[in-house]
Amino acid sequence: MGIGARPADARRVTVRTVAAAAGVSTATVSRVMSGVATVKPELAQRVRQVADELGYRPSESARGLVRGATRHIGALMPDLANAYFHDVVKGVHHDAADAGFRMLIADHAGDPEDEHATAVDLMGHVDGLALLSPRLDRPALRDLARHHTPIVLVNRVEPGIDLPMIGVDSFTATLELCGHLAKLGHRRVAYVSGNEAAWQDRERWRAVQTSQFMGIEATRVESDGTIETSYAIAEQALTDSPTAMICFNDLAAIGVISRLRDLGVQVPSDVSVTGFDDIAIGRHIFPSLTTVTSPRDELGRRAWTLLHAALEGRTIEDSTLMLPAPLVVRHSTAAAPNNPG
Amino acid sequence: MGIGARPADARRVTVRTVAAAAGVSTATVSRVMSGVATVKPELAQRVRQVADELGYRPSESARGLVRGATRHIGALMPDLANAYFHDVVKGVHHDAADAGFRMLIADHAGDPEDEHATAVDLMGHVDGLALLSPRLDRPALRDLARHHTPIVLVNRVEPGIDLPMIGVDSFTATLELCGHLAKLGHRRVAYVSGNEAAWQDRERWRAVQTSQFMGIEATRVESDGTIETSYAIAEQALTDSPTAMICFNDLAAIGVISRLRDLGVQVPSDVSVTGFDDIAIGRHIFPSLTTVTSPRDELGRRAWTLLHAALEGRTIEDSTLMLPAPLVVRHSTAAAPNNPG
DNA sequence: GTGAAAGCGCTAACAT
DNA sequence: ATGTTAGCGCTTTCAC
Repeated sequence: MGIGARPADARRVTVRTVAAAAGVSTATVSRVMSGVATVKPELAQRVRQVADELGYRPSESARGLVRGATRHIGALMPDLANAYFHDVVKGVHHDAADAGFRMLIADHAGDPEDEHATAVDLMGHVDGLALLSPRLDRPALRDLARHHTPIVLVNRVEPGIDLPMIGVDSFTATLELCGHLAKLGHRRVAYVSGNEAAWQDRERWRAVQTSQFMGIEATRVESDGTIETSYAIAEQALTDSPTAMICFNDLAAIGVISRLRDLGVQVPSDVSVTGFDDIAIGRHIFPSLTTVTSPRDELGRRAWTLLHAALEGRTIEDSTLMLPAPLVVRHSTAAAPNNPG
Repeated sequence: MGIGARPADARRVTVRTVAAAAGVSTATVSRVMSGVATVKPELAQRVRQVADELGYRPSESARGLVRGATRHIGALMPDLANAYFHDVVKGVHHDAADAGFRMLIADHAGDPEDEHATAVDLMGHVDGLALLSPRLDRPALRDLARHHTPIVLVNRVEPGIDLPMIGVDSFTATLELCGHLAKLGHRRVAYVSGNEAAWQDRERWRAVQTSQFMGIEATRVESDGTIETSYAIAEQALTDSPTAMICFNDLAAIGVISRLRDLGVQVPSDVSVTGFDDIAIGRHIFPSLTTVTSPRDELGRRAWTLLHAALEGRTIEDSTLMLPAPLVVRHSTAAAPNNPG
């Protein structure tokens, strides 16, 4: 059904093809394509037209080879299904694009084993890498740091790893969240966890435990930061009759709230529920989510600043950044119900 | 604070470096790195060790240049913030990985102008491209089809374009959705649109209009398939007192429901609301969403089948696929309220 | 302002 | 089984 579909020309169109067709040298074609100014405008014009007619596209592989750089950065995403990461990546992307870098996003298809291999592979294709993977362990991180490709660790601060890194201060934010709950009279809470290998999870759980000084007693319930798993374990989290459930992130909170609704438990009058991240949907669900706002855009931008510096061989004074994350109280938290005992 | 951070060696480590260090030829190193069997195991072992010690990584640019192929496919995403697309891309990714292809995901940072340029650029880096962009116009598509890189159009069926393509049968599904609404007694409905340039939007709106034969009168309200815009225009959609709102997708439905809640309008008793796509969150919000299930995973897998065939120069009989999308009734739709007039 | 020519790092004949 | 060598397509001195 193709209309005038010419079979693709057998030979690839290269600089030489264009040069021959335009009656100039390959050097001139290269200069025109790269936008170097030292070509007479009318000649440049003609070359451009010939190139267009021939459908010429410079080979990125050849360019990358001769320049020793691809002008590409990579982003390794842990989970394409979590809106949180898009927002961070968008921040990186935006500023990187302004600096003339394209961004390659790689997802490791959910296979954690694959994460390290994917990172190494990706490094071969880019000039620098933003690592958003919270679960890579420290030896893997060390190995990655040995390579020559600049890397910045995003959304995670791991002392003792020789990499620029930037994260959100989950610990302080979670403590603030606990304070909010304590003030509302909550004493028994359940922590619906993220993946236990994730730095963010360790920080948040540590803060929840620390909140004992506020009178909060916490039980940890294993989940993984997804809606479905959190939905599945929400009932189990009810075991010790908590009056509040602190969820690792907003997705987990949504799963928990959904399950509580199915169970006939009222949120927030029976049980308060909190999230973390403040994804866009959080203010639109019912009840709207009390959560912590991660400055995702700034996270992304600052990550790019770090990466860009590394790309240019500049050394940055303080290459470990920790961003504050403010609490946002909405309607999924309320005063603890009176003890029915 | 770096522990034993060696400055990166001044010279790049290449095949030659490794060959010299291991006392073999570059060809042998190449064979070992590519896993070609014709090397004596013990020699291969030694080469591998030397390569490891030197931190050698073959240059992907050089490989790509000499092989004329990168073993990479690209996916151009319209919107990193829409969960729908991840699921499709995951389907592609999974099967492509099995076939030894890595996937590069590019997002055009929300700039529609940029979409075409991004596609062209991406084509330079990959052997084949999955185009998930619903908004590229036909001339742009034609231009893309002229290039030598195989492309498959995903989530969209555009007759007259000489490209393999695969989409979901929005028209039939939407008609079914209208039938469901008509049976519930709805007559006046508002269609909360997606981006008007999107194929899916045209199909769905066409079906809504067609449903006139069922007695449904529809008004179109412009939105763009995002939560925020749909939230913003939801009140305006109430103008003609519809008893149901058919939203372009689930995200739009979530925005609309949120606004109606703020307005004190009950869903579904006052107004029924429907979505489209059946994203994971839809069953967990309140009320749970009546929607249409797009077979995203199958969409992705079939897209890969098409692309893989094109990559190998095989011609596929029927390269225009249209997948059925079943209706799933949940709790955001109910009988139309009795006419209060 | 333009051309000639030397590689960038790798793989794939072709030799041995 | 391993080595030699000729490019892949491009950019970039260096001449002119």
